Order: sequence, then structure tokens, then C-alpha cells
Amino acid sequence: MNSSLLRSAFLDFFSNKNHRIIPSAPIVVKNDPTLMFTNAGMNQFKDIFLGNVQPEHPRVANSQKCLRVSGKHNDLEEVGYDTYHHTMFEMLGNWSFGDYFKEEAIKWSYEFLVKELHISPDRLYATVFEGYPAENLEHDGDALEYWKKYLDEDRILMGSKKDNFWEMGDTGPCGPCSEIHIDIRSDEERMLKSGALLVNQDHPQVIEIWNLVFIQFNRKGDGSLEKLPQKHVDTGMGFERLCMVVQNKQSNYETDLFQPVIGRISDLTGISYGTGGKSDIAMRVIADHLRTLAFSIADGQIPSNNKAGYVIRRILRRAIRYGFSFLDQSDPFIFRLVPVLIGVMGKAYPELHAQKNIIEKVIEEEESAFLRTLDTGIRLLDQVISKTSTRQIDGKSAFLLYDTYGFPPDLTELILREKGFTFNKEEFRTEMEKQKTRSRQDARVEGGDWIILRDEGSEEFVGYDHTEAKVEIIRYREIRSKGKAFYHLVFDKTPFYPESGGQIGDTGYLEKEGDKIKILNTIKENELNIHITEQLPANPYAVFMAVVDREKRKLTANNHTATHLLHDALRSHLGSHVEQKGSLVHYDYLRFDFSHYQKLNDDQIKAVEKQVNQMIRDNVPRQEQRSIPMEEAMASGAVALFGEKYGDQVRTIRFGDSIELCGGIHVERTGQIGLFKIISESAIAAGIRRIEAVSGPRAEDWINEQADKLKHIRSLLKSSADPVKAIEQLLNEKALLEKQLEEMSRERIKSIKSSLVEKSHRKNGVVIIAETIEADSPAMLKDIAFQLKNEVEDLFLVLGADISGKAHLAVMLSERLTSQKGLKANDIIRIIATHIQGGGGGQPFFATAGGKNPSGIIAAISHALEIAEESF
RNA sequence: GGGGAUUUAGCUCAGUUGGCUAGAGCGUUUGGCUGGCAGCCAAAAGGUCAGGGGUUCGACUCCCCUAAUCUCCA
Repeated sequence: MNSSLLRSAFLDFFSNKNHRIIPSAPIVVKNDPTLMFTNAGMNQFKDIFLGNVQPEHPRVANSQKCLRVSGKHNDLEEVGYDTYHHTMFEMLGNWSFGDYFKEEAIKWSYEFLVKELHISPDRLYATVFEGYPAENLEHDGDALEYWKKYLDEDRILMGSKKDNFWEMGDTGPCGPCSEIHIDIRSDEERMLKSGALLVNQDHPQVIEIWNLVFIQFNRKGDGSLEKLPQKHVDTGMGFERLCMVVQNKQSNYETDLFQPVIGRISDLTGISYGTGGKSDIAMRVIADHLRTLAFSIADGQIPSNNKAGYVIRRILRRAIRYGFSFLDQSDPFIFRLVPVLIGVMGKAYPELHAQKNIIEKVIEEEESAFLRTLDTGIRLLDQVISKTSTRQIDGKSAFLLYDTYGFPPDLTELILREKGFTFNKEEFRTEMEKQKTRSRQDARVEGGDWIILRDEGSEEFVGYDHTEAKVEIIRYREIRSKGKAFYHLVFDKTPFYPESGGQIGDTGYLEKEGDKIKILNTIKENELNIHITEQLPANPYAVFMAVVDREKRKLTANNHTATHLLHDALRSHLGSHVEQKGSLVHYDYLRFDFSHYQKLNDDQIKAVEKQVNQMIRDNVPRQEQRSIPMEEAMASGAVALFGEKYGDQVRTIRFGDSIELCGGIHVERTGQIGLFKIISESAIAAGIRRIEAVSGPRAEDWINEQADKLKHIRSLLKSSADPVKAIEQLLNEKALLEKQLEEMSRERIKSIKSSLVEKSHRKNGVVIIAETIEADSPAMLKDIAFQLKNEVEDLFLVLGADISGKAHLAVMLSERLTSQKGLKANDIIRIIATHIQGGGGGQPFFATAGGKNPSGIIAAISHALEIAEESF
């Protein structure tokens, strides 16, 4: 059975059991600082388990794309070396929200594996929670009883709390789980040793394929467990492993999910798969990472230099590195694999088709960028080698290469080994330790404990309707950073908008009987809105007036609405491939990154700007829906960014044709924005462009500035008719005059030079010139000095000039005088510069000085003359 | 969140302790050479040295601030 059929077999099976089939949530997580990527099938149902929202349907099933590349679940470094670890994988799951429980979950899992997929039951093992007396947790007798209906008792194993009691976090929903393991070893091997002994022993052929979690408790803050009124089922089955089992393969990479991609890698590199060498590892790494990249980019996460984007970039670079080292690829090639991947998975995940272009472009661009980085690294490494006298380079240099230039240490080692070198790994490790300690310390300084003032529930955001509110502080904490103390305050309700969705956080103040405390910023952490201040109120228990800086709020709202209008205008002029890739809404300006393949020409920019301004003049009213289901919003044509998921209640903001899911602050009517002006358009990555723009008063300022400049130009030109033509004329004239001037100054320099030569005298073959001249600029002085040096042999030249009230000196010596006589122009200049109350310096053959006292020039020159007379 | 680094011509980059009149290669334009092409030769254009402030007689170079980018750690 191929993978597509297998995926639909699972979904059909549960659909027939009255489950609603829902789409996978995006792989990129928004608004949850504890999680960057979806790492388990249950992520999108977290709120249902927590009781925060009611499910729309009590039974659902889906195939969820997951990523395990950072944080607690991090499989990245394992990928490639074995046959079953992945960064990106699909998790098949069926859920019951307060509906069916253990009996059905177990029954159906058995039915699907054995009846539907014809997996032999004598290869299956089930584990059941053995209990944990310390917490009064009984062994899971129910699960055991249900399993006995299907499996021999010696195939049902007891599991510890570690393996068979599942917890989401330190607190929250939890419960016992029951895992299904499968033994795919050959019959001979199975005869020799029972699979029961290999369960949970990291054997590559005795593996867990399905975990059935029975959520029935809530772990409270004090560590105790309470029974939930509603019991849930949460199951997850690794799709890649299932494919391997069903297709009778020994490795996930031999299934039809990976083989086409690996085949293409072979074609492109001319290296075949299955040789058992490093090239096999490289191919697995690339085949795996390609999936992660394609899915992340499709969900809107492009590689970048921080946070989630940086995780993605590092994965891509890991793939490139393996291609570079073990497949001998020094040109971009991974992007060429995208069509094959889409062939395999595009049907189940149509977003891959939709985003094909951008996935390819972004990967290609990143590949060439990293290959350049490798080039620079290799060059730097060569420099280090040439400066090293032993056969070992120091660990600090290797670390610098890694830490600052991102050059992988294993590559450093590889290259060094080829040249018969090594590097000091001990020292490298020490440097790395130092870096880690420093980071940990700085991170540690961050946290003071929350001080709870009132045990009140959640904080309410009232900022959509109000810019001030009577508030009470419900908790606070002190933060120390860079020797300064800051306070984080949380209110019972707040009009302050926290930094999110690209919009900056509100500022303002907290007032109590005339005493004001500034609120410097507002940020969001988990679901808390945190107000940052430099001081704590004298009486934190009081009731305060919290007031938002209305002026900044208004300007910010202007820019946020302008951003939506811009987005809409870009889509209507450039096409619907335009998607938001990043956004910054500040009170002074806005920045909007979006997918598009080429530079916008002037006409396009004008057209976009014009449409936005038309919308502003139309004074379109805001239509807001505070809380509607995601599905309904999408149906109305709202532009969704990545991050929303099934069952979410979302807010939509509509201005005419522009409908977006958005939590930000917007104007009531577009007319308030007044004016919109694009300031710059540039590229930030392959296929991604950036527009910076201003609106309202800032746009007015900008326009006025331009107009003032033009006005100024006109008044300077004394011609209001056609300033462009006048400037062109001036430029032409200027070019002509410059030529003439150059001619004249050449003549003048020539005559100055000849008069200098006339006034020169010789002593022991040295031509000595020491004169005051009239020069227009220090550059002219230099000019004369350099020309004379080329024309006169054995020259000792000292020149002085009064240039607009300042004294300037120059000393020029011929090569022979510096090398044979040991004279140094820079020494001489320093001595004689005292006469003009200045200082100077330069090289041995040429030096200059400047000073405040032009009347000292003559003294300086005669001093230099004395030096000359003494020397020759 | 913290550390390190980068920002110089359209592109890739040099520029030594502050002072050689800001350079190289590629690209562009023009002219020439060569049966044609690949190319070669010659010349030219092209720079707010990221932006702002400071120190200095003098700043691409030193100091401070800001921004963008790269990179490592958490």
C-alpha cells in the first residue's frame, strides 16, 4: 500500500467511526513563546484539553505535520545516522473530547492495524501503565482488560510512569497511556529472542508506532492530581514508521515517501544510494531536511537570522553541509528536489503546490549564500594555517571561525586533516563553555519571581475600546538588566496593547493622585500582558488610572491600517501570490515584507500608493468582528497569516476589500490616516521584497521636506519654470568650468613649481626647497609636493601656506634621503609644527601638518631649512 | 535575551599603529585589434567609505549612538 492510500485509509477508517476529519494545523506556531513549531498532534487541541474552549465536534482525526528541531524534543542531530529519526514527520491521530474512552480507543487501534492493514497480531505488543503508588496512581486495569480481548497476555507489558504516564507540562491535563509496539524482525530472529524483551530498548526493528493517551487527570500547581469531569483520548501514530511496516521495509527512508527524493539526489550527484558510506547518511539528511524546509516555508516561515527563522536556516545549512562534504556538491542543488517532493506529498498538502515558486527560490538563494560563507571560512582558515608554525592550530581560532563566521567545526577538522593539521579541541571546548556560561548567566539575571498581589483570574484587554482604565495590579516582578531595575506589572484589565503581530507595544503612564509612573513598553508573555516600568508604585495595592499615550497610539493605528491597505493594494496590482512575510508597525513608520519575484518599478509603486490613498480619501469605515470561528472568517475571504488553527476564535478587520485576521489596533475610518507615502522598496531575500512607508503627519512631513527642497532649489536657481533643465545646464557648465579650472590650476602649479625650482639651492647634490606659497587647498599643497618629487632627484622640500586663516605645512623627501640619510619627514614635520601651534605627521617621505598660527609659517620653514643645512 | 562580526564602485572584496591624492577583480560604456566567435588591448564612467554625533592640524581608520545584515549561545 503506498503512502497516499495509507494516509487516506487511516482517515477513512475514523471517518466511518463518526470522526470529523480536519486539516493539519500550520507547522509554525504563533503566539506561544514556549513553542516555535508544532511538535505533536495534540498542540492544536491544547485549549480544549485545558477546558478553555469547547470542541465543535467530540471526535476528530487528522494527519498533523510536526517538527522536532528545538527545545525539549530535538532529534536534529540524530537524523541521517539511523533509519527512523526525522526532523519533520506526520502524526496520525484520533481524538475524543469527552466522548469515547479507553475501550473504543483500544478496540479501533487494533481493528485498524490488524483488520484494515492486515498486520499480524503476533508482531504486536501493548504496554499498559503499571501504577505509581507514591502518587496513589493505580495500575491501568481497564486498559489491561480491554487489551486482553485482542492480544495474548504475554504480549501486554507493564510500563513505568516514565514511559506510560503522559503529562503535557508541569501542570495541566495528563493521564496514563498505552503504547503499541511492533516487531518487524525476521521470523528466525523472532524465534531466537522474544520481542517482549526488546520493547522500549531502542531496537531499530522493535518500535513504538502508536501511543494512546487517556487524559483523565489535571496536575495542579501544588503537584496534586484531580480527576477531570471530562475524559479525553489523544492518540498519535508516526506515519513514516507505519509506512515502513506496511511496505515491509527496514528503514523509513526506503518507503515511497523518501525513495523518489533520494533517487533524484542520486541522479543529480551521480552517487548511488545504499553503499553504506557517508554518502548514504548525507542523502538521508538532505531528503529529511528538504521536507522540513518545504513545509516551513509553505507555512510562511522563511529562513532568517533569529528565532524560528534561524532554526530553519540552520537545518537547511546542515543539509548543504552534508551535500558539500559527502556528495561533493559545491553548487546549489537542493532546490532542484522540490518538484519531486511535491510529487510525493503535494496531494495531501496542497500548500506545497501553492508555494512551489517561493520554496524553490528561497532554498536556492540560501544555498548559494551558505556556500559563500563556506568559501570565506575556507579562506579564513587558510590564513590561520599560514600564521601557525606548528601542525596544530589553536582552539580559539577554530572557535572564532565557528562562533563569528558560522563555519562548522567538523568541516574545519576535515579540511585541516587533509592538510595534515589538527586543531586544539580542548581549547575549543573551553571557549564554547565560556560562551554557554555567559549566556546562562545573562539569562538568569532576567528572572525575578512573580509576587502575587491578588489571586484573580485572567487579565482582560479593553484596549480596543478604551485608552484608559481603572486598574489594579494583580502581580509584579523585578527584573535586573545592565545594572538597572525594571518592573513587570500585570493588571486585572488593561487598555495597553502588547507588542505582537508586528505592532509595537503601547506606552503611557500609571497614575495615582497626581503621581505618575511611566509605562515604557507593553509585551506579551504566554497570555499575560506585561507592563514595563522603572519604578514600583508606593502602594501597589491601590487602584490606578492606566493611561495610554494617545498620540502614539493614534499614529500606530494609522500605520497598522495603512499596512492592511498596502497589502490589499499590492495583491490587486501584483497578483494574489503576494503574501505577508513580515511586518513592523511603528508610530513613525511601517515596514512590510512580502513575497514577490522582482523589483517593483516606479509605475507599480505609484499605482499601489495611489490605491491606498484612494481608500483613505473614500474614508472607509472599519468593520470589525471580535470573535468569530476561524472557518467562518476564512469563508468570508479573510487573508490569514500563518499561525491560526482549527477551532480558533479570531478577530477580523475589514476596510472595503481588505479583510484580514488581525488582533491589532486600527483606525475607525481610513480618512484618519490622511496620507500614505512609500519611502523605499528593496529586496531582503530571494523572492521577498520590503516596502517602508509613512502615513499621516509623518507622510506630510516627508512631502513637505521634499517640497521645501524643491522650493529651495528653485530659489537658488532663480528660475521657477523648469528647475530640472536649469540644473542640467548648470551641470554641463560646471563640467566645462572644471575642465578650464583644471587647465588653469595645472598652469598655476606649473609656474609655482618652476619658481620653486628657481629659488632652490643645492647642497652636496641635494636640491633644497623651502618656501611659502599661495595655495587654495591642502590638496594643492600635496599635489605640488608629489609632482616635484617625481621631477626632481634628491629633493628636500618644505612648503607652507596660509589657507583661509589656517597654517598648513608639507614636507617631502626623496627616497634616497630617507633610506640613506635616515631622515624622516614625519619627524621633521612634528618639530617644525610647533611654530604654527599645531601638530602633524605622515610617512617618512611625506608628511603634513596644520596649525592655528599662520604667522609662524616663516619660522617653521627656516627651522626646516636649518635641519636641512645640518643634514647635508 | 546575551556575546562576536560585518556595512567601502552595479557585484565580490583589499585598504597594515589615524597621514602614500580611496584601490583590485568582475560587470557597464566607448574605441581599437582579431575571417567569425571565444577573446585580447586601450580608455572612460561609476564612491554621502551604512546614518548621526564626537576626538584630532588631519578620520575609511579611534570613541559614542542608531539602523540593517551575518553568526554563535540560551
